[in-house]
Amino acid sequence: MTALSTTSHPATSAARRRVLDAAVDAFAEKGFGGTGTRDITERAGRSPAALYVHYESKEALLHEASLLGHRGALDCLNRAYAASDDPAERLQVMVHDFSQWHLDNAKLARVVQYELHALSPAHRAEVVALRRTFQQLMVTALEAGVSAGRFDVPDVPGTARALLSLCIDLVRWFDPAISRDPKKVARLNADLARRMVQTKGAGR
Amino acid sequence: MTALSTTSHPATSAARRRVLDAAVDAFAEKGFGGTGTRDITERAGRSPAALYVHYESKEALLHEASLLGHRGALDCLNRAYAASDDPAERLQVMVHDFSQWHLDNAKLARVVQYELHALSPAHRAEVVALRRTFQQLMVTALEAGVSAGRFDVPDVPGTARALLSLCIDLVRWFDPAISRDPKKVARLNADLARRMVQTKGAGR
DNA sequence: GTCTATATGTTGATAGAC
DNA sequence: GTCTATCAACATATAGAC
Repeated sequence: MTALSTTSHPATSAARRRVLDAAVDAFAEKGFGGTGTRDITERAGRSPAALYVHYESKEALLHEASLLGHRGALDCLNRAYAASDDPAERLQVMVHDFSQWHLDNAKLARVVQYELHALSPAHRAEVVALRRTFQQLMVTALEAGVSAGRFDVPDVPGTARALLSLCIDLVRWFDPAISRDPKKVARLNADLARRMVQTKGAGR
Repeated sequence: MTALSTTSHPATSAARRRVLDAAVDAFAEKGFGGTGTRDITERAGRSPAALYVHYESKEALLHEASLLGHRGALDCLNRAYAASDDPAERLQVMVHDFSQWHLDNAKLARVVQYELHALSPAHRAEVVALRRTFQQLMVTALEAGVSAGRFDVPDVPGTARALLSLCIDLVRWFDPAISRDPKKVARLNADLARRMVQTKGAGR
């Protein structure tokens, strides 16, 4: 399985994608600073110079991976948000699908989350801005439930942060080669989300 | 504030501590692979050779930091576990204090959590073994509540994992220089933990 | 677009004076 | 226990042939 299989860019050449894919694997395994450009090109089955045919620098690889990862996760969360008008149902789907996305893209998500420091200041600012939209979307979803009298959430921004934490932190420990039940994990997170907002009158 | 101020080792020399402290700061900021030995010794106000007077290698610094961090966090969780016999009260204290520890030691905890891959196989195995005890302690705390009929927790290991996630993931985004209300965050996590186990008959 | 060969700086770690 | 000086290996990135 390639690291980016579910989030590929159609307009990208196969060789370019292959280098990016190799870079994400290497960064996830050894960190950005611990990965040499030779690690990347060897994994991609190319010479050391091949990297610079497709990318300006090692940092450019991390930049593209970061954009790809954040956009993929954001698309997922947006689709889940639109899946239902019912606040309780919607929150369940959001937490479930966002968890599932992180389980399915654990390597990419790990790089994106833990190697932010290695981006140039401009690229980092770009990614940080993207990140705020996750929090905003979750806040909106919680506020809808509170307004409708369906959720009891005293601290909306804090609870939004906690719900995102629950999903994102999966990539810290989850290993698809070892762990056997990703679907169960996503279901559990959705169930815990329901409890955290104490949905009134919903199915117990 | 030094990165290890709350978890220092009394038998350690001041110079040695100063190097370790500098290393944790640098690792937290730039990653293990992105940090040079000169970054560390410059932060410590020493020459490049000073590192090797006190440590065998750069990896030895990460190893010591990892042990220090895990032991500090485990001590915290153990103390919280022993703080009460009441399952609900105990869980609240555990999540609150464990959250607080991670907020107080965000840099050290980040290094310990995110740079595991840079440890030698033997050192990594040592740390992984230490990690299991956190999960075990949380499982025990949940089982006590379930047995007493105070908690409704269908998936005990999964919920234990989620509770630890909620605390540990704080270090991914928390920045003491920016964020203003660590105490509120710890209180919120404890409150969310209470909701997640749906304590019956406790103060709503 | 791929390669081999290489330029140039930096890396982790050591030697040996004080 | 600290320093200055240094080594050999490695890093990122480029030149130029095919």
